[in-house]
Amino acid sequence: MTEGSEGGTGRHVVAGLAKIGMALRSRAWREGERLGLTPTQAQALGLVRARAPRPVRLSQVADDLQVTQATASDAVSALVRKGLLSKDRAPDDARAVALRLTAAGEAAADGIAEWPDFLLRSVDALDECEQAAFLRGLVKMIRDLQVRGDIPVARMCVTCRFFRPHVHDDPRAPHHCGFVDAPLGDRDLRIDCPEQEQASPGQQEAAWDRFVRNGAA
Amino acid sequence: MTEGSEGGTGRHVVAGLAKIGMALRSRAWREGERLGLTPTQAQALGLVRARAPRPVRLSQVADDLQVTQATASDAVSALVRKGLLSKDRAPDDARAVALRLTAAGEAAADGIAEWPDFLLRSVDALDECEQAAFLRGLVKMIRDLQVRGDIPVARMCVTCRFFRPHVHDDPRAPHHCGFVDAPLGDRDLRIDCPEQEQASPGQQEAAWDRFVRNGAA
DNA sequence: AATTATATTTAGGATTCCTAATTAATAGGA
DNA sequence: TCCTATTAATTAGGAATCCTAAATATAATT
Repeated sequence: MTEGSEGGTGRHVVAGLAKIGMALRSRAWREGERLGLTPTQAQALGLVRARAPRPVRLSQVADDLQVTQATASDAVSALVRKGLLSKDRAPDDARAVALRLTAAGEAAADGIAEWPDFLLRSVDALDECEQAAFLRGLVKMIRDLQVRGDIPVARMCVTCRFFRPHVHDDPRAPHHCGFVDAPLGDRDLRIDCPEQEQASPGQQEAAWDRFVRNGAA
Repeated sequence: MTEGSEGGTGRHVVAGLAKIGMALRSRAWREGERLGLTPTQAQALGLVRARAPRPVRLSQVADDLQVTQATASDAVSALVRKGLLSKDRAPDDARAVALRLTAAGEAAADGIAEWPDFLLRSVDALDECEQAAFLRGLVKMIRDLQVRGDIPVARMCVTCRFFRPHVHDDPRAPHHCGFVDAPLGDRDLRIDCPEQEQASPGQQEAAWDRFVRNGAA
């Protein structure tokens, strides 16, 4: 029985994720027109905003968007041409650039934040408990992807040096974030936290073990 | 407390889904090179195979891939040029085309089936129970997207005229598929079933109510 | 000082993706 | 039957995506 549906479930999940991915992409194309931005440009802009006020380098854009540096360079050039990003030399490395939002870029970035709202509405079709379970599943998958090297960065709580899993008794918020110094529940786990700082591999491993083992309950 | 993290969870989920979507897309580009296919072409080819032996129309490709007919036409033309698809007039409608796999197309389609394996491996990082919950969440979200009109087709069990939710006592397989005439569990719910036939809106609504209400347990 | 590595850009080319206009065939109504 | 939508697909035109490969400049290493 355990084997009867084996593989099937996983394939259905992959099919579903692919479908949502397509919806996100096609939506990004259609909505982008409103602001005169293409999906890649919008993502690049969003990334610079997420990392603000620290300037961003081109290679960070390429890594985060999972495209080559050539593609990232194209998108960033377009954004500079449109006056949404400024591109200076990085102060600490004359080879690198320092990307920052212009005033117009900040305004545009506010507009694009609303894009995935159509998906957010559908996430709300899940009740609180289901959302937490779903997020936990996502976190596990994305961490696994990162460990395998199939995904580059991923600024997640579970790989952050500030994350301390299962240190509180409250089952709704058993973890702790040392950065904001506050309890954290499964439903609060972040996947792209601006404050995240990668923990050492050893720390990561230890925290992950504690997170997964204790989480069965 | 319930409100303290409200909205946050949904945003984290969207961020995670977007990250996986990007990984799927970038992987498709890199792997596609091996067979000389781009992501859109590969998806189109996969769609034709999934629907085989019935021929596929261009508008089906466009709907399923969520691109315009112009884009779909480009991709299909490329596949025909590469000898992977045949394009005839549809017998029942002289305006439409009938797309079929060639022998070479079948071979190529087998190759692309392996692509999302990197993601499938990471889905396996979830235990059986988590996978089922995750799939259930996906099904709910995708159905909601479909109801809202944010996603076009979606050949899901939960909107199929053969689907009868909660008719068995076995908690591991409470549903029933009238097409294969077999019990079905949450972990078996399909998102892209070749045999799916859309139920009437009334039937869909009734089945969905029964599916969701009884599912809390 | 010479070498190697890193950060970015440019060149070239196939594809994606859109809108808008065209062609052809079907469907419905007068 | 004829006329008018509607529908299926293609084409044209143009900006953007995305790749590889090669070039440029700076940093780090030896």
